[in-house]
Amino acid sequence: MKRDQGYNTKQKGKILDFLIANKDNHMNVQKISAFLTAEGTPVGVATIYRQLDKLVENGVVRKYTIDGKTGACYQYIDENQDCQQHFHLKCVKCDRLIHIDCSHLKGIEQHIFEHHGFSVDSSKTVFYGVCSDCEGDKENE
Amino acid sequence: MKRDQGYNTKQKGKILDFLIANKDNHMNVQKISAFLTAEGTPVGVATIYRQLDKLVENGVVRKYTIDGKTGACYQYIDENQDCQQHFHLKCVKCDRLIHIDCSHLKGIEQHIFEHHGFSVDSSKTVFYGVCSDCEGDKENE
DNA sequence: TTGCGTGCAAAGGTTTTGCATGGCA
DNA sequence: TGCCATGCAAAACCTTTGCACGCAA
Repeated sequence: MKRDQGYNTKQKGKILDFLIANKDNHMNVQKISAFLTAEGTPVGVATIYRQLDKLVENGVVRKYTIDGKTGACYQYIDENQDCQQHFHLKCVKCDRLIHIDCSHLKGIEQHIFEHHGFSVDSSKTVFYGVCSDCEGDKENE
Repeated sequence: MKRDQGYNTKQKGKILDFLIANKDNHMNVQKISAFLTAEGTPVGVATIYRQLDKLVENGVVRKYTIDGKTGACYQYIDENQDCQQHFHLKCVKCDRLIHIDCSHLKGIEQHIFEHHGFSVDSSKTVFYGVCSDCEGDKENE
């Protein structure tokens, strides 16, 4: 399922490089386009969308939408961080994405599968809520 | 928080009636508009968006986006079903939204809060995966 | 009567698509 | 050489906004 399909083009490499360099943040098409243009190697948005689609399909990047915000976000899936096997928390206030690797939470998948007949894909599942830093912080409502 | 603000107009009533009648499914602006038009009481999309914004703000309906799909979804929050306190499973193959109300899963929120300092909003959190009906079904890849 | 609600159309933003050209293998 | 990838522009969507008019209170 992860066969190395497709040609290796400059554009494809640039897009992936940028996503890897920013793997701790969520990126969108606008940011990718702006960066590549500023770097002197502009890539058409159509190409960016098409490459991102493939990357998502191949499981290389994760695609999601931030609640209330417009436009899709993309993030490189770092295999060293073993993101396939842990969950993510997304703070709706500061937009931070937190990785949690916790044995208790790993039991969730198994519980849902055994008791509810549903195979959870943890790499696609994001918990939305408020992180500790933003918890008492009502100013940024 | 739930003061009855605003006028009671025909349009507002129609929109809410439709959402309540379809509280088990996620609805979008297009579906609301199509239904009201078919019923002989068309409502402008601008009005639908404006009313939905207010309903979301007043905590009457939930707004969310389905992974990969375009456009926002809305769903009436049935207080009797107490959706605030349970989680949702979304099958990525058949698009079914499954409500699960399970004591084991309710412990998740508490665990994440206590051990990871993060307040999960279960009404916004959706588990993505594959439901039992679609499990062995590789044809629809 | 007052001022919010509505409808229409225009505008703004995101994503997709068609087609000719370019470039990897 | 054979295709896939790219760029450009147009198109397709989704959502928001401005403005004049309608209607609830």
